[in-house]
Formats: sequence, structure tokens, C-alpha cells
Amino acid sequence: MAAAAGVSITTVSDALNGKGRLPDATRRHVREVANRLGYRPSAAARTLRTGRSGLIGLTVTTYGEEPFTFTEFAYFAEMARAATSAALARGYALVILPASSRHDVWSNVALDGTVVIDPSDHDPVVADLVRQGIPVVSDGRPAGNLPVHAWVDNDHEQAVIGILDHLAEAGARRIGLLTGTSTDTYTRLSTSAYLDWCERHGQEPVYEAYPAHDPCAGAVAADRLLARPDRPDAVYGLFDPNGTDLLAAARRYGLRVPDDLLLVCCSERPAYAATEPPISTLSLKPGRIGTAVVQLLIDAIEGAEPGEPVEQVMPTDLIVRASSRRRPPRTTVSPPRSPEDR
Amino acid sequence: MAAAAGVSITTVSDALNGKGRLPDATRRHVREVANRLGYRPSAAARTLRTGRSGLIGLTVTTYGEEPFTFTEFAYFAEMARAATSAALARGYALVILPASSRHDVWSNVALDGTVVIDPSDHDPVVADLVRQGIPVVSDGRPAGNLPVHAWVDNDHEQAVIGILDHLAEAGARRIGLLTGTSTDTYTRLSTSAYLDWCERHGQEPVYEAYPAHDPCAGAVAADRLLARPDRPDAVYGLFDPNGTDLLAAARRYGLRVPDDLLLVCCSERPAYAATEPPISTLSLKPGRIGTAVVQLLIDAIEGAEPGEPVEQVMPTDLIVRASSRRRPPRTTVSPPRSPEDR
DNA sequence: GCCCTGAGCTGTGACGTTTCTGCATGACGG
DNA sequence: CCGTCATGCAGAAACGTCACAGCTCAGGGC
Repeated sequence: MAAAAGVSITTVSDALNGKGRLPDATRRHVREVANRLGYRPSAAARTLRTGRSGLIGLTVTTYGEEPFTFTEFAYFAEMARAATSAALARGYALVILPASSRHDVWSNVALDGTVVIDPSDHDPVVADLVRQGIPVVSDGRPAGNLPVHAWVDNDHEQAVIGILDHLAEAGARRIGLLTGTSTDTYTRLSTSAYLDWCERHGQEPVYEAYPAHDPCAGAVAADRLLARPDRPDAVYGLFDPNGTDLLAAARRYGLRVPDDLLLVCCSERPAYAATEPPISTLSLKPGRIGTAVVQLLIDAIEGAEPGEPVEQVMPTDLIVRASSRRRPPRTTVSPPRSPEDR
Repeated sequence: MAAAAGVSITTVSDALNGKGRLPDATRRHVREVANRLGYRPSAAARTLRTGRSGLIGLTVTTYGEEPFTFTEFAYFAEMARAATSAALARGYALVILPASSRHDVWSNVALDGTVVIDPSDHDPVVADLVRQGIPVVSDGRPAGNLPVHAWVDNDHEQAVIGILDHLAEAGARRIGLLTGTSTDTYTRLSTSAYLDWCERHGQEPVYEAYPAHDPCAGAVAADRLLARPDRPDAVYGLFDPNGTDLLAAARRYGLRVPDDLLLVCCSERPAYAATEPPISTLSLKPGRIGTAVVQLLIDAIEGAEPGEPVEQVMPTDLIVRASSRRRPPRTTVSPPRSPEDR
């Protein structure tokens, strides 16, 4: 390449990177020759020399042999989309790296930093990365004292309080909770916010906990909750499948939703807009989270100063649908529109 | 590192990579010191030296500023999951790289090969990669004469024939098609398979085409199709949103599904199992495709011989639900099960 | 005593960049 | 005419790894 353009290697480098003291004529000439030859600088050599790969890891903790948990699909897809977009806008590319990957794969890719989704208590991979000084930003408060450089999380307490207030306002007298047995921060914060709210409002807590990783356990727990003698007249389910779990359980017990039972669950599934009745959901806004996480990570990479951990708490969105509206606003059923209306 | 272990650089390399003639004692010693120091070989240097990065690009053609088209969500999520899994199992990691990315990002990452989802006619990025001798495998037959090393695609003709036969068997006399105006291979193959089938079965074709990228156009086209004087009594929609599009249109015209109109559409959305009535869908089995594509790509990378293009055609899955069963099998409505049953 | 062999290690280039330093050359002021 | 300075480029040293060709030493055969 340098030979083809009749200049030195240095000049080629400077010309293509806009550095050095070169007249525009030389720059243009080099670029033109490079174009003609289809020359691309070697990313590997550049990475070796500069110590920057332009690569960001996207890690998702896994609970089995498959890269993502099924229930995280909608959340993950949207979060990954936003993260990819944000990274790209700043010149970085995303590498998908499940936390459970073989170690040789992890150490075989040069990362400038990593986004970790919902890091588990003592993730060995994350600890390793931090020890090597690689910036790590987590989606979700890091469990234990995992020393990440920054984290972004939803305001889970506010979310739960908002939902309970909403349900109470819709006429609920005894609000139940479907929660998890695991000790991750999401479950912990949400549950304690629920207990606090109950205490403040003088309601006896009514909840059932189940192992959230088990795809079948949710339905069983939903049944248990509705079978209790102190059956709640409203339920909030902390996990994605709880909407259908609870709806099915309600049908089994002959409870009408929303008349006998108000329902809300935390999910990104668009399908909940089309169930019978449509179920109110709490959206964690994965897109916003993904963008924020990547911004913080790249700031950490380019700032390079370890600094003190940055914590960013993002609001959630409660999407109110029929399942939690006690008295549906008297909707006049509109006559079938003719095609011309659209 | 070499100094710390009291051996030469070469010995370290050999010990960690299991090469050379070294006694087990030395190997163990080097590994132990490496572990103690938290030493990780530099991926960049290894890539530079060996010419292998262990990275595979995952490219998705985009129709806007966002990385993926919304309708591709479910397909893409599942395909990416499977591809990640397959790549990982063979020691590779996946990099998400939308085709529309800034060029500097593309050239800044050292790829051993790329998976391209649904490459458009003359994708400049793909052409560029091929020119550099980087293996490219596409999901979907490559449009034009894009010189990919291999491709995997569904058997779209068989899929359409299967659906039309299924609908005819369910009692349909005049089957309509909701298709696209674009010239991509999927649309082309499916449409011509439809026309062929019609010809062979002596049915006059009834179809409406619309620009599939436009999120609103589908509903309009569905309306047009059902407004025709030769209104079909069954419709197959080629695109993901067509299920709801057609269902909505049917309601507007007071058509009952499946009694007055049989419905099938091509989609991966689990939500179609829960619509009223549930809609039959054709699944393209993105997981199988993702796995196959990655296997072929890695074979090409490791085989390194250009070879002649490999073509792999995969079957689809027709998931029959109520929307295309003319006479629903006399289902005895089961009484609500008590919790103990589960 | 000498050569041969093989085991166990080391030295020496590359790989393709970037970056730092340095060498010409010509212009310009004194 | 000399010193100074900016301009335009080139040389060389890294970056950390791996492959290849040695080099040393012990042991054994003759």
C-alpha cells in the first residue's frame, strides 16, 4: 500500500487518520490509492498498537445452557437494539457474550468494556474483568459488592408504590403479590416496597413466592395465591409470565377480571395488549436502559479515570389496560369503520 | 509474565497453548504463575499474529435509522439466540453489526466471517467483505448475484403449497394472498408458488400487494383484499403483522373467523396463539436457520477453501390453530381444573 | 573420547499499526 | 550569507503473540 502510493508507511497512516502535517494533495492521493486497492487498515494491528478495540461486550446472565432466558426475550431484544444503536452512534460495536460462555471465548476477544445485564451475586467473569481494569457497567443494581464502574436500574420502589396506589384507587381492598424466592435485587426491592406499602396502608400482606427461573412454577404459585382463604381482590405479578398465569388461575376459580380481580404484571410483552381482557403491565423501558448503560460505559472507557461509581435510576411506565380498571370508562362501541376512514 | 515465571516468552506461549516439547511440570508451573498474576494473553496480538479473531459478524439489513425492523423482532431474537449458541460452542463470539452502520465501525473490527440476514440487492458492505475474501453466509437466498459462500433458506415454495393445500382441505374455495410489492426473494418465491398453485387448481388468483416496510400499509391492503367483489374465503398473509391486520379487517366487514374466513399468516409471534380466535401461523424456524448458518460459516472459515457455494433449504412448520380449522373438532369444554390437578 | 539423539528450553523475526523523533528543504528576517 | 523556523515527509521502535530455527546438555552406543 505504502509502496503503491509512493510514500512511506507513516504518511499512509497520517493521511488516513487525518493526523500529521500533510498537504491536502498528499492526503487525497493516499486516500485515492487506498480506495483503488480496496485497502483496509488491519483492525487487529490497530487494536494492538492503540489498546482500543472499539468492542463492547453485552453479557446476559444465563440460567441454563441457552444464552438467554426465554422470559427475558422481549426485554433483551429491545435492550440489545437500543444498546447496539447507541454504541454504533459512538463508533463502537457490540459483542454478545453470555456469562456462561467458555472461558477461552471470553479471553479471546479484546473488549474495551462490558455491559452486564442483571449480574448475579459473584459472577466470576465480571469479577475477572474488573480485576483487569476493564470498565463494567451493569443493567440492574449489582448484587453483593460487585465493583462495577456504574449501574443503571429502574426505580423499583416507586414502581411498586405506583402500582399499589393505582390498584387501591381502582377499588382494591386487599392487594396480593406474586414474587420470587431468589434474592436478586429486583425481587428484594420490589417485595420490601410492597411490605412497606402494606404497613403504611394498614393492609395485611398477601403474597406467594416461587422460584422465578422455573417456567412452570409461576402457574402453581398463582393458583396458590388465589386459593388462599384471604384471597386478594387485586394482584401484582413481578415476572413476565405472571399475567397469563394469573389470568388462567382466575378462570379456574371463576373470578372475572377486572370485576372480581384486578391484575397488573411486569412485562414487555406486547401480547398483553391483546389478551381477554388486556392486562395492565409495568414496562421497565429496556430501550432507555440500554441506551443509558452504553453511554455510561463509553464515558468510562474514554474518560479512563476509574472515578467513583455512577448510579442512575430510571422511571418505569405503567400501562393501564382493562385488567386493572374497575369501572371501564363507558366506551361507546364504535361501528365498523369503512375502509375509507383509515 | 515470562520473567515472573522465570522462563522465556516462547515457553509461556507453548505452555499455555499446549504446544512444543515441555514437561508437564513446566506447563503446570507456567499456568500456575499465570493464574496468580491474573495474566491473560492479548487477544489483539494473537489476532494480529494468527490472522484469526474468533469473531463473527451478525448483520441485519435495516430499513431505517434503527438497527432492526420492528416486525423482525421475534424472528431476529430467536435467530440471534441460536446463532450465538452455535458460535459459542465452536469458540466464536458474535458481533452485531447492522448493515447501515458507519463504515468506520465495520472496518474497525476484525471479522473472521459474517452472517448476513436477508441481504438486499447490492449491499455495498457485503460486496466489500466478499472482495476481501472474508467468508459470508446469508440467511435467505442472496438477491441478485451477490457472491456469498453459502446460504440457508426456508423452502418457501413448499411452505406456500402446504398452506394452500391445508386451507383447501379445510374447505376454502377461493384463497387470497396478502403479499408485498418489493422484489426480494421471499416475496417473489412465495407469490409465484401461489400463482402456480392457483393455476394447477383452476382457481383465479386473488391477491393484494403492499409495501411491506410500511407499518400501516398492511391494514389497508387487508381491507382492500376483503373489499373485493371476488372476496376470498381464506387468506394467507406473507408478513408478520398480517394476522392482526386481517383479523381486524374481517371484523370490520362482519366476517367470522374461521366460519366465513380462514386465516393463516407467516409469523413467529407467540401472541397469535392468544388472539380471538388463535391464528394459524407458519414458523420459519429461525432457531434452526441461525444454527445452520453459523455452522456453514465456521466450516467456511476453518476450511478456508472458497469451494463452491453451499445451499441449504430448510423446512418450515405450519402451526394450525382455530383460524384455519373450518370445523373445530368437537372439543368438550373441560371443567375448571382444581389446583391439585397440575 | 566422540558422535548422535532427543528433551527442554531460548532467540529471533514477523504480523500491521501508531507514535515519536528526526532529517531534509525552502522561505524569510536580519 | 547565516540562523531560524515551518513544512513535508521518512525511519524506527514499540504493541504482545506465535512459529521456526536453533542451542545446550545429558545420556547412550561404539
